[in-house]
Amino acid sequence: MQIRPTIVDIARELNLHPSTVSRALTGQGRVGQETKDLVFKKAVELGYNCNQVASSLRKGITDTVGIVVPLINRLFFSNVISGAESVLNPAGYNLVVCQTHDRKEDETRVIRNLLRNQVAGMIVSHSLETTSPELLQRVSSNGVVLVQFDRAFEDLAGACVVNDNFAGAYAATKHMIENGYKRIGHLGGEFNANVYADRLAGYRKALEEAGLEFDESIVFDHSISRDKGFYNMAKALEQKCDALYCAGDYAALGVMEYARHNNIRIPEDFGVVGTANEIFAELINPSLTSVEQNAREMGIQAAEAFLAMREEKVTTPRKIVVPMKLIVRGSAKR
Amino acid sequence: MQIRPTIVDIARELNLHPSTVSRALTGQGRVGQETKDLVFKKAVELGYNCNQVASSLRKGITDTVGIVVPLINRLFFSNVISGAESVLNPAGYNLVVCQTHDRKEDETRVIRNLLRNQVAGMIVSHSLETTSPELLQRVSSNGVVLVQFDRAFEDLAGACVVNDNFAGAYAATKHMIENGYKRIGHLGGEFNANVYADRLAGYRKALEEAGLEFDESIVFDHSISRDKGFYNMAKALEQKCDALYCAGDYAALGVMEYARHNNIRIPEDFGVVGTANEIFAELINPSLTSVEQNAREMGIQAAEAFLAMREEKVTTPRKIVVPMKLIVRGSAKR
DNA sequence: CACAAAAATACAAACGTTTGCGCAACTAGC
DNA sequence: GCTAGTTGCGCAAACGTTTGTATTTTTGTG
Repeated sequence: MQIRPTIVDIARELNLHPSTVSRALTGQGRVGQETKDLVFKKAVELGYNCNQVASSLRKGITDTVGIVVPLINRLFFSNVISGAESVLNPAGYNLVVCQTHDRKEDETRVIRNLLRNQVAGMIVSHSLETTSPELLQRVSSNGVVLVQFDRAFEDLAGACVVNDNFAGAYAATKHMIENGYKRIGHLGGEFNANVYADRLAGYRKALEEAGLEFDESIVFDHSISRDKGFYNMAKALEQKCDALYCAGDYAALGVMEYARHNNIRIPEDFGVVGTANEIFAELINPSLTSVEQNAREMGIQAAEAFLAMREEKVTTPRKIVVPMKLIVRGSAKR
Repeated sequence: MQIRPTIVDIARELNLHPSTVSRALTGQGRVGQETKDLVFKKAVELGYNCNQVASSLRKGITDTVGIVVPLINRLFFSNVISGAESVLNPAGYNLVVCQTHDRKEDETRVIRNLLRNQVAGMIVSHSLETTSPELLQRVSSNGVVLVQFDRAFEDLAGACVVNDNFAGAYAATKHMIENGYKRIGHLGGEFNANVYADRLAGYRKALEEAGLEFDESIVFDHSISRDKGFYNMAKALEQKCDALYCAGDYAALGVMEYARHNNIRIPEDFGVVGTANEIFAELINPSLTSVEQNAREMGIQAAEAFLAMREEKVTTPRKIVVPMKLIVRGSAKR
């Protein structure tokens, strides 16, 4: 564990002042070409590596942005993270990831922590337990640029990147209608979250446009897990449904499992469309028609929104909508 | 964007010296109980939040650890990250994630960057392009604790957390032998990586123990993608194989697809076992027998190894082996 | 060659904490 | 009531950079 050389070490060896070395290294300010060369040469000779912590303290801002998600290892979120990382890292920013496990308590803890660390920005999808934008408001009022994605309080300062959940659900439902399904139910998430509310609205719009009845008794909330899909499929059948739009692929999976167990043929007897286009969607039998989220793109957009706000120093709220795409496969085609 | 209060603001308002406030807040050193209370009260009153950057500069070390993986959104890695985060964050550490896209160039960049940021430690699975431990050596020689996982140079300082790939492949191969398959091929990765070398060795051991021939002509390297699985399945059939052990589930998927296209029945005519136990393994038909990696556990172990080394300040190399488990399903059962 | 303008470099303060040291005040032991 | 130990707190330096200003050196012009 050797001691790391600093800017003053370089300065001493070259009989220069630390400030000159700093300017040479960063390219800010006027420094003669030859001394610049000398400094660079000496820097590699000593194996100099800038101390970002000192730099950040002086500059009052770090080069890191925090990304806050419910669960890192959910494909959707890891795709977002990956997308964000791929633009932020080359731009010189570090990404620190935090998971909230969908708990408000954890969310509070990690956001506080990020603020303590003077992050330049945060990209967050808030926990399901979070129903008020209070804490997030403090983020931007602290001068930290805020980008929300997926789950978002849209009237907050800063950018927000969301899927066009309305259009996605609309397309999915319309697809089922066009394939002759007559009584289409809905397996949704928590309807007070923007994401699921929008999907419900899109579903409803498609029904109404086609002159089909919107019936609350075949709309199920908190139903995006595999178990709930299985369970609510039974309920939907009792209500004479012949199709289900699911706000999540795992619910659709549960639906299909129930169908198999009960010799209900998909898509002949019953149609199902999921959301998220999880990896397994194309691999199961029949393959699952699903609405793709394009998570990676959301991560990229969120990162670019951060960069833009950072440069322009604007915090005027803006909303970026990334389109969803219906991937038609076999589960609702007849 | 209001100005954030500092320790000196608190000190000024209470007619104390900043050092006293610092000691009160951190609990280090002797401070009277009443002043301690006063300080805390004033801290919340002003909305004080410690500036970690300044603290880190003074202490010469940060509370962040870097995690370096090839791709964030590969399930295995995102599970590791999630596991690591779940122990590191409550312990007061931040996790900054970096992906290398399996490129040496990116790896060099991100590691340099982490060093610049004075991280307390790194948890890394090196890129496939990295064949020498040179750069990683610099990490520990810089006093940064190093934990490698999965892909690892085992003779380096610090800890390393690996799967028992040998035992996993051994169990998988044995399972196929016990189910009556006679000529079992191997679809592996890059055999100069420890992971794939160990899997090959385990496979070989099982064969030899059973008195079966180890035949190089049915061992394929660089073959863990879906495409390669599909492609090499044809080759394996030419070589009269009746089973394949695949070092990755996606290769196994390719194998099964080729089988379906050519009316080869699995498991009756041909057996296949994968590795990783990806989500789709239980969902496809027939379901895929696979060797589970327990990625989350690896992340947890890696994080705990970091914490241990940090506390004890020991760098004596140690190796933590996390077991793999054969998940028996339908693809090699007869 | 004198003088102004421009270029190169030096100086010093600052960012917000932490920490070794020292000094006063208090407590306890005899 | 004197010494020794303890407690509470202030002082100042330090961590390594950055940056506004000042100073020196160089260059250019008439």
